[in-house]
Amino acid sequence: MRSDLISGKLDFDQPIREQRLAERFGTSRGPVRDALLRLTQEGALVYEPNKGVRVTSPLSDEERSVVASMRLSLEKHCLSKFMKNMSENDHRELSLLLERLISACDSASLPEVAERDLALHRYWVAQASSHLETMWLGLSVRMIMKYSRLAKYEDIASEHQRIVEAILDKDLDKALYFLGENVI
Amino acid sequence: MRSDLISGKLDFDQPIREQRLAERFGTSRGPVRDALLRLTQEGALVYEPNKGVRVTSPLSDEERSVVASMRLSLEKHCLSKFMKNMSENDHRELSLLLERLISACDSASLPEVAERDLALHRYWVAQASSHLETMWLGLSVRMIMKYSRLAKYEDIASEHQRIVEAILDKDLDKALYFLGENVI
DNA sequence: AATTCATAAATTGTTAACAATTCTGATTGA
DNA sequence: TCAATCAGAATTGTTAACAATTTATGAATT
Repeated sequence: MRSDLISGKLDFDQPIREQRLAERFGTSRGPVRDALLRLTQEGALVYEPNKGVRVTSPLSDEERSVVASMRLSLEKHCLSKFMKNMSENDHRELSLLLERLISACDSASLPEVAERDLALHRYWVAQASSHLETMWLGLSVRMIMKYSRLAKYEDIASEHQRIVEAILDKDLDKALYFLGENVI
Repeated sequence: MRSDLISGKLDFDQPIREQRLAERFGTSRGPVRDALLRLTQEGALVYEPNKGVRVTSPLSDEERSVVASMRLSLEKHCLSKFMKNMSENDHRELSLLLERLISACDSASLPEVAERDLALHRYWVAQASSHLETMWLGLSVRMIMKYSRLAKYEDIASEHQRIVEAILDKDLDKALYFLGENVI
């Protein structure tokens, strides 16, 4: 469900029906309500009493720039911390996540690109702090909901390649710089 | 429930039982689960599959400073926007919220102080942007969970009095400055 | 005394039924 | 024609029962 939202499959303000989702995922309305509630709290959906949830309207440019700067400072902090104690395993994981993102860009599949973009960023945030990870999610889900509607796949691939290369080279300054270019 | 959490009534890592809450609030487990899920997504509780939720562990000093700076930049933006088009009614609301906070400080009731502190800040954030309001909640709930364990009531009262006075005087610079002093 | 294992109790997860509310569309009356 | 009204249909809200899982208990074994 979240992947549908961040990839922009659903129109803004479109209402979400619990029963339909329950059938789609082969479960009852209870767990569906749980999921919708989580997405509401993350900001991807909006809830109105007795009317259910609908897809959030996009951020204004003003709001977007505030959120972007918050997300950037959060990610910069996490990336610094992450790079201080990076293991061999982290190397492999990052390479894998990057590879997946690039292949999604190649096949120009928007839902997958959006999802793997998030997954890559999420990795270093999560490694740095689980507390910050949940906050980061709330910021990122909203930003990507608009971004995913006007992105160029080639740019996404090359931007992230630069970032990951710098990380693997343990070049903190360069990594932070490229991250800043990417998180608009 | 949220007020219990932000006021520090519950110990860290303490597990929360759905049945007990259901009885306390005179309802069934369904709505209780909804509420717990929301608080989890806000970051006040931590969920573990098949084990329920427990109170979140406090932020480290490092995490705290990152979150604080994010919250400050968000609140400064909202306060600026709010002050640009403030109505007579906003005047009254702010005065009322401040009055309530001060009286809670006088009676030294920690749960109420924490709740009304948040309510005051929340007012200008909510007036500026409902999108930013939900993000702000997630940041603030966590910060206050630690703050409420070591606060001095007199300071809280006077700090907020200064802020609100500056706002009512339409002195943006002063308001932002005092806000910066308050949101550590 | 410590460990293992089986059993029981407590707790969370899921479901279906029912209640309450909102939405829809036809009917009525001016 | 238009607005108001009223059933019914669709949707969300709540509940209690049951299923699945985890935790606690205590006896048996080493």
